[in-house]
Order: sequence, then structure tokens, then C-alpha cells
Amino acid sequence: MTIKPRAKIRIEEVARTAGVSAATVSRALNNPALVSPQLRAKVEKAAKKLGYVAHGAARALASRRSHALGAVVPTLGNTIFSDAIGAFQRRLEAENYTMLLATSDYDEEVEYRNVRTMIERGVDGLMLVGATHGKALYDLLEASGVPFVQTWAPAKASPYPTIGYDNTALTRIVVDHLAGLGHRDIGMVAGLRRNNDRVRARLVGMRAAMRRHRLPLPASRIVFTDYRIDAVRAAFREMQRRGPMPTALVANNDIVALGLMLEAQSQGIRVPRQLSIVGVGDLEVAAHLHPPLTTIRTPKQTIGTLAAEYLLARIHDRPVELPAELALELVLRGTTAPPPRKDKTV
Amino acid sequence: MTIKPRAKIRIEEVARTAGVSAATVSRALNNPALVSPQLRAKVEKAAKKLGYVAHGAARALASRRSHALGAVVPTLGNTIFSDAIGAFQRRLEAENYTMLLATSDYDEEVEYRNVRTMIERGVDGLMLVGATHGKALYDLLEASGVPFVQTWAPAKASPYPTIGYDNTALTRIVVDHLAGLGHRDIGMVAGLRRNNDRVRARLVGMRAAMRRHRLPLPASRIVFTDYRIDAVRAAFREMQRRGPMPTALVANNDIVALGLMLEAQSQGIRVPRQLSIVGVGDLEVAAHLHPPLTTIRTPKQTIGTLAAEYLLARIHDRPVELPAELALELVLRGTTAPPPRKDKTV
DNA sequence: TTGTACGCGTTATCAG
DNA sequence: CTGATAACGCGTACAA
Repeated sequence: MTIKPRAKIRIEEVARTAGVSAATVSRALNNPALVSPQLRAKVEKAAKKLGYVAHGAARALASRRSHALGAVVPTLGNTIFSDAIGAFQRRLEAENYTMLLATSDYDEEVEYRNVRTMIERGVDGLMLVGATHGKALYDLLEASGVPFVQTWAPAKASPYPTIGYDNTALTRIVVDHLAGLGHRDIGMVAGLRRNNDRVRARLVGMRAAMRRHRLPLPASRIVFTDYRIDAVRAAFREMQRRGPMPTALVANNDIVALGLMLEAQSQGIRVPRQLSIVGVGDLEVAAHLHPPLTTIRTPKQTIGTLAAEYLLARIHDRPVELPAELALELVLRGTTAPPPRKDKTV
Repeated sequence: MTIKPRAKIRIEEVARTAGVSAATVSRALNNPALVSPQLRAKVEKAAKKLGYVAHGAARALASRRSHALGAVVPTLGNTIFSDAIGAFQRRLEAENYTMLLATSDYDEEVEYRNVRTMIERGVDGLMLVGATHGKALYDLLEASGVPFVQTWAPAKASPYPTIGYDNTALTRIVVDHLAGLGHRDIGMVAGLRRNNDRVRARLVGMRAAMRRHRLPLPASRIVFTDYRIDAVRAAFREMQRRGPMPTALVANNDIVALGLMLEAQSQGIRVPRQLSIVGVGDLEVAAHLHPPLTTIRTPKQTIGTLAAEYLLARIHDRPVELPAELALELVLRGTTAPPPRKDKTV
């Protein structure tokens, strides 16, 4: 039964109707263990009857704790981020914490501004994406003393707390798979490198893996694209323009892979008979494409959940360890196969 | 040039190094017009030099304004919401407001709790999804006096400020199109109705439109599904089990439409030759499916932006009008065609 | 135009 | 276990 209060109820009022002091009300509500059961019941009843809702700002000012954590991600358009954010927020909710969210659109300055604003709002902790940020940002973070955690990169990628997987290893796994099938001419359809260390790490991993297999990887075999289907299809054609098509393509993610499949299909190129394609992310739709997409499953929700847990632990001075890196899983499906015989090159 | 401060800088310190009073610093920073240009410059310099960041809680307590708006959406997994949220946040960012975000997973109780938490945190305004909420929620909202706006429904759907389009009209447009092509047996693959007035309104619109066209719509022609591809495909088969397939299917959204197309394809059912399908949302991928998906384009970002603008206006006591409803657009592509002749029924 | 002094609503400290 | 009281850091009448 909620009663509609006529005006803002303050703690004083609750205290008065419960016949105790404001201090006791505060304790009864925030630290029930410190108060006698009867008193506690009395206070709770009064609070509920009056519809008392504590004033967050006052509480934050007095307790020096806002019960809010911030998150800044490049975009919500990419489901890997919205999934991670969803998990992050649900974990916070369970501890009665609130999430402040902002997007940077892969712009370092916007990210800086958003982080600054969040610090100003008094967040108790901050989740960032990527392990390489400008010095100004790190300075700001250190100056404020706000606990923060970086995501989507392995711990070793940064001296600061970081949680994610190794993007270098990711492309290695893909190349190993493809090379194992017999591919020798592998191309990469990468994302835009600007302010994106995940993409850069994958490039590094790709080059290293190809070298290990003693396979050539000329610059012409790497094209860059954003994640709009149109752009991806254009990237596909761009690669065709640069010479005979590779027999396999490593896509930056499942959306890119989808774009590649669509373009291949519309050109009558058979996947995987004539062209193998590997995605990253294992979006739900990946399993349902024709053919179903071979991809790498990445721990999206885990990243969000662990980031929340790490920050919560830091805030409450509980000891925490971050895993060195999260596991990746190659999901073998229908878009990879041995390369076509020479005389059947695309 | 950012200097790393050793500890928390308060306004006092800035005042001291600028050689003015704290009050002047506050004014210079928040209301530059009220201060002489030289003084203002001096203060700004000192603030920057010290890396001063105002304490949000203290500011909120004193000014009775948190500069934060809350948003509660069912899920971030549906891109219509993540798109709208993205637009909402960007609009806030432009006015130096911060967004608090929580998801309800279509659960009324969770939504209530999240709203309550946000009010407690002192949000200056709130964005909700849907125009039908529990009485408890409206009571809470009214008691707190926090401006709020409902989204994804037309203004007429609620006595409270609401911004969106008419879901009834949406299905009418679709049915008109399909009936115009000659379809007489039209089915609907709807979303789950639980705490989702959008889905319910579409059902109402569907029934009304079919009636207007004097077309039958037995209950067997309506199946419900969540938005996982697996579930959608199962829903497709469920409809087949109920009798001969309709010649056209109205999908709750593009994801559902995609699932239907995948299932049809894997059964060798030709779209649109044997079966027409219409989606809702016009996701980016819709135009790239085979065949490209006929769908309704909904104003996702517009909803987010307008919601932000409405709340901002309310907060600053500016006059605002909300549009009665936002426009929908039928995007004709390749998944709709006249029904097959009788002897070619699926 | 600028400074003084108080209040914002809560929590934490310290007696009792 | 409970109550009085002093912060918490800033904004803003009001006075100068």
C-alpha cells in the first residue's frame, strides 16, 4: 500500500512519526543490524507509510558514495556492447547500484568529456572499452581516484585493470583453422582502426599467424570497413578489384561476415565452396544464415558482469583478481571448407 | 594542459588561487554572464590549472537539480530500443546532461524498482517505454513530481505525455498493403503480449483492419513468439500445424520476419511467390536480405531525441508540444507479392 | 559586480 | 542501542 505524499518527505518527518531521531531512521534503513528489531520495524513502517524516498544527492554528499557506476562505450549499435552493458547493469541492479551510460562513437575526445562528466556526477566506478586511451584520460582518472576497469582487452594489454580476451589470439585461432583446411591465400576485412585497439590487435595477430604458417599477407589482402552492410559489400568489391580473390576471408565480426556473404551470394560466388568466411561474435543470427556462419564466440555478457563485479569489489574494499584473459571458442559451422582447387579459383 | 592534482580540489581552493570568493567561482563557472570577463578568465584559468571538477552531489543538493535523466527500457537486445536510447543520450550530452539507464526485461516489478531507484538518485526527468503502466508506478511518479515521458505509443494512448506512433495504424497499413495485393488469408506472428502494449495495439489494429476488408482472422491465424530466431521458426511451424499456411504473414518486427524467411527458405517455400512476409522496423539488414524485406520504417531515433527534448524543456520550464503521433513509412521491397493461385497453395 | 552566510538532506562521530 | 550535532561541498539570497 503506497500512500501518495503531498510533498517531499524528509528523514526528519519519518523520524517524527516513528518517534525517534533522524539518526536512528538513517541507521534503521541503511544498517538494520545496528538497531533493535522493534525500532527497525517501527521506522520501516513509518517510512513506507509516508512514502519516504531518501534524497540521493544528500546521501551521496554525506556518505561520499553515489551508488552509481558509469560506463562509456563506443556505440550501442554494436550488440556486443549493448549485450555487455545489459549484463553490467543487471549486475549493478542486484547490488542496488545505478548505471550511468554514455557513448563515444569511437571519438577519443567525446570519451574524455563523458568520463569527465561522470566523474563530476560522482560515479563510484567506471567501465571503459579498450586498453589504450589518451594520457589526458588516464591523468583524469588517477587524479579523481575513481576505480575503473577497461574491457575488451586482455589484462596484459595495459598496466591498468583490464578484462577481456586476447584479440591477437583471436585472429591466430581463425588463421590456424583456415590454414589447417589448406588455405594459403587468406584476406582480412578489418574494422576501422581509429580509436579501436581491438581491431589493431587483430591485425597484429593476423600478420603474426600468417607468418608462422609461412603464408604471404600483402597489404592488398587487407581492406578496412565500417559495419554498415553497404560499406562491407563495397569492401568486398574493393578486394576483388585488387586482384584475384583470396580463398578465405577473415571478417572483423559477424555483421561484416554477413555483409560478405550477401555480396558473395549476389555475385553467385559459393560459400564455402569457392570462398570461406569466418566471423567474430557468434551473434544469434549467425547459426541461422545459409550456410550457418563459422565464427568465434566471445564472452560478451561475462565481460559486463565481471567488470561490474570488479568495480563493486574495489568500492567495498573486497579483494579481487581479474582473469588474465577470457576464453574464446571457435564455433565450426558451414562457411569454412578447404579451398577450391586451383583451376576453380573465383 | 591538465595538471595532476594531488587530492580532491574543492571550490575553496580554486577561489583562493584565483584570489576571489567561492561564490564568485561558482558564478563564474555556472553563470558566466553575471561576472566580469577578466574575473571569469582568472577563475577559469585557476580551475583548469587545479583540475577542478565540481562535486555533483553537493551541487545537486544545493541547486536541487541533478543534471541527470533516467531511462528505463525493456531490453537493450532489441535495436529499436538501443537506437532510441543512443539518440536520447546524445541529445542529453549536448546539454550536458547525463543518462541513467536500466532495463526491465518486460517485467513490471523490475521496472517499478528501477524507476524508484532513479527517483531516489534524483533524476530530473524520466523516459519510459509504453503507455500503460501499473497504478503504483504512476502514483510514484506523481508523488515525486519528476517530469516523465512515455514512448513508443501515440499521445492519445495515455493521459500522460507520450511520444511515438500508432501501433494500431501500423498493422492497418500492413494489412491494407497485403489486401491490396489480393491476399485474403493473412496470418500474424506477434510478439509476447506480457507488459507490452505495442504488441497488444498491433493485434487490435490487425483485427480491425481485417474486419474492414471483410477478411476472416481466426485465432489459429495468430501465433505468439519471443524474438529468438529459434522461437520464431518454431512459431512458423506451429502455424503450419494449425492448418494450411496463410498466403501472407505479418511479423512483429524485422527479426521475426527474418526468422520466418529463414524457416520458409529451409522448407523450400518461396518468398514472396508462395508466401508474403512483412516486417516492422526497417533494420539495416532488411534491405540486404534475399529477397529484400518489405517492412515499416519506424522513427526510432526521433523518439529518443524528442523524448530528451521534451524532458529538457519541461525541466527548464520552456513550453513544449508533443506531436500527436509520428509518421510511419511502408518500405516496399521484395517479400510481398500477390498471393499464389489457389492450386499452388503451400 | 563581488563577498558573506546560510541552507540543501543525509550520514558519521561521539556521548550517553 | 540511541540521540545530538557536526560535517559533506556547493549554490544563492542578501548585503555591500
